[in-house]
Amino acid sequence: MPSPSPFPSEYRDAIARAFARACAPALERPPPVGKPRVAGRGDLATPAALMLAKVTGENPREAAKRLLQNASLPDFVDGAEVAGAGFINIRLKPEAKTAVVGEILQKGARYGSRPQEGETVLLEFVSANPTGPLHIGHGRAAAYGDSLAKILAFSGARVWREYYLNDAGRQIDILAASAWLRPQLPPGETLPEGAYRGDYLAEYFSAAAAELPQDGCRLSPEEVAALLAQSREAAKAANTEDAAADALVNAAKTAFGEEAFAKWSAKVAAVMRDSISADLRTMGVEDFHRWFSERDDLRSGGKIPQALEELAQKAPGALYEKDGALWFKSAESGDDKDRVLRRANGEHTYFAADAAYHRDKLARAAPGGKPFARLINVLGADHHGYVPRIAAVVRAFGGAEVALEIPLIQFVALYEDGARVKMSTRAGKFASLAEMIAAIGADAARYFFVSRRNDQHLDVDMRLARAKNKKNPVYYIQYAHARLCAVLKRAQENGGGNSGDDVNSVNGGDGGDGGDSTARNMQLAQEPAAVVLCERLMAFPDLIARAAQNRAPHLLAAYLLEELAPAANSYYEKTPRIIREKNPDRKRARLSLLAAARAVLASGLTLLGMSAPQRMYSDDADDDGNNGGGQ
RNA sequence: GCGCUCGUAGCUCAACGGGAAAGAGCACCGGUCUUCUAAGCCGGUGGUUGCAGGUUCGACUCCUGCCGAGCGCGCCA
Repeated sequence: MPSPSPFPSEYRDAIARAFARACAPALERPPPVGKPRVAGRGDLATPAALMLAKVTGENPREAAKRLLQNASLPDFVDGAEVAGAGFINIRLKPEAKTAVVGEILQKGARYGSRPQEGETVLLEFVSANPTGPLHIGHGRAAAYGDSLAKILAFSGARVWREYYLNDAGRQIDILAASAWLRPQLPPGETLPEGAYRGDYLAEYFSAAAAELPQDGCRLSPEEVAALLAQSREAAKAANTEDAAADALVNAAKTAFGEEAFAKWSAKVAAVMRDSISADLRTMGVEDFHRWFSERDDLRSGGKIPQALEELAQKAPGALYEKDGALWFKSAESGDDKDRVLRRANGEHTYFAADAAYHRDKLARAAPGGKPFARLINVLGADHHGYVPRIAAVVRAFGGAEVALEIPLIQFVALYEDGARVKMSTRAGKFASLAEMIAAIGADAARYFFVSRRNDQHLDVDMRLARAKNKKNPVYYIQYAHARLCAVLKRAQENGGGNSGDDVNSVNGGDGGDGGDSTARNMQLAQEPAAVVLCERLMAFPDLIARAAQNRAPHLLAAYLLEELAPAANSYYEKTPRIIREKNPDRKRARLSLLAAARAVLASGLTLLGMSAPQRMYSDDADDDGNNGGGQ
């Protein structure tokens, strides 16, 4: 009895199993089955014989020949040959490849996905301090984290998305004092170095500041002048900008009263948080399951001292006192040096708060009841020095069985006409994420942010990002999707009679036997370009698995740009007048292929957080003007 | 100085626990619309994987040294 033919996405496993049986019991795990490196040498390839030869010590080519004789390969295999040092190349029957169309139409948006039965993951990303607008580096982290979350979930993980908000502490107090004082400055005057001085202060906090009571919270011009002078003197005396900021904070606390200032400080942090959230929404980043607040979730419950106590308990010897401060022995775990948790003045450090935060992560129940199996913290590459101490503290809390990963996001540089766009946080001038999105659009920002490996520097060509031609990857991919939509839409409109039914069934996704009958029909659409397109569609599930496994959304970006979109465009170009095709079965087969390609393009774009437009243009003809175009 | 990340075509980048003759896109050259989106498609030119060793049947991939780049090295956050 021939077993039912598997879906094309299961071919690799079926072949791997066949070779594993033929190798048994020599190999510990099934041999990998992948794409041949060299084009034109078959559809799939495996180094099974090389692996076997390593164990048995025989000649790899001999082993390969023996394997081919012993292995009973599945029905969909057309043939297999030994090549090179002992690789086995496998050819598939064309109809086995075009069968992927039926699988895609049956599974719809689920094609390439796995059921939500995988491990639980707490994915923390962005976590920018709420002291100013997001800049482009945060944007890259957001795009990476959001796409990674989608890809992991698509491949079966249960992902919890979280933002750690440092909405309390000295920096927030400085921001609160700055936001309070700024509207009271005489014209031409600025806040001292060390305070927050960006123009966004006026923009973000004027509404909040207007609600402050007039008395007490307002200084006279003389008082303002005196405070500024005092602050600058303090900085000079102590030889650090920090002193200037502290002077402002103290003045604010006096003017407000401790309690009222704490409220104001919380208000300022909340305003910044809302602004960050809005920026992220603009870029299509899904909201976080939780904004973990240092103020509300750690400090107010006394969680930080609790964490230090538990640390002392669980990892005796890992804490010690020196010079009046409390230290954590991270140097023993690969850190450069030991780190201070509680300063001599009694205040805890940022690291202590982070330790408490990770203690909370470890103690929490993931969806399903058990603790999270994996913690992923997406960090800016400038924080790489922070990795060892976090890993050490997670281990000290007993999180040894929890996998901690910290992907680093390298810097982004913007280029406009070949010139680097200046970005300086120093002077309060930002290359802000909002500005970038306004300039090139959310889709382009999302694409470019994940177009390179996260740990590589990224250059974004702003002019290219705006271009409306195939040089712009964003445009090119979306264009492929839009033109397929146009054809399918036209087919539906022109259809009438039975061809209308064809299109409906094509567009309908899974219904009844959809897959099987489509698969049979596909025999009528096996032109080379169609087969190539089907090969690319078949690669999608493996690609997603690899992107998830390697935490590498860029692989999906590259797949869409270099494999799927070109194949879809190419098939479209080489198969003219699909709508007028006389043979209804052939027409239906071709439209099915277009619908399958459209579905996978849409899936890919969605996983990258990009839109999949139905149409790209109508009447606006512009060419990014090379001659004349004003300005 | 120490640590982390990295060095691949003229440019921007890929290469799945080591696997065949290292792949794309851009740039450059040449074709292609009485046809559903030509804002597209088809064809062509390009390499000592920074340098020198080592491990291996096999190295862009692992190890060592050197050269070069970025980032980090507070009782800051």
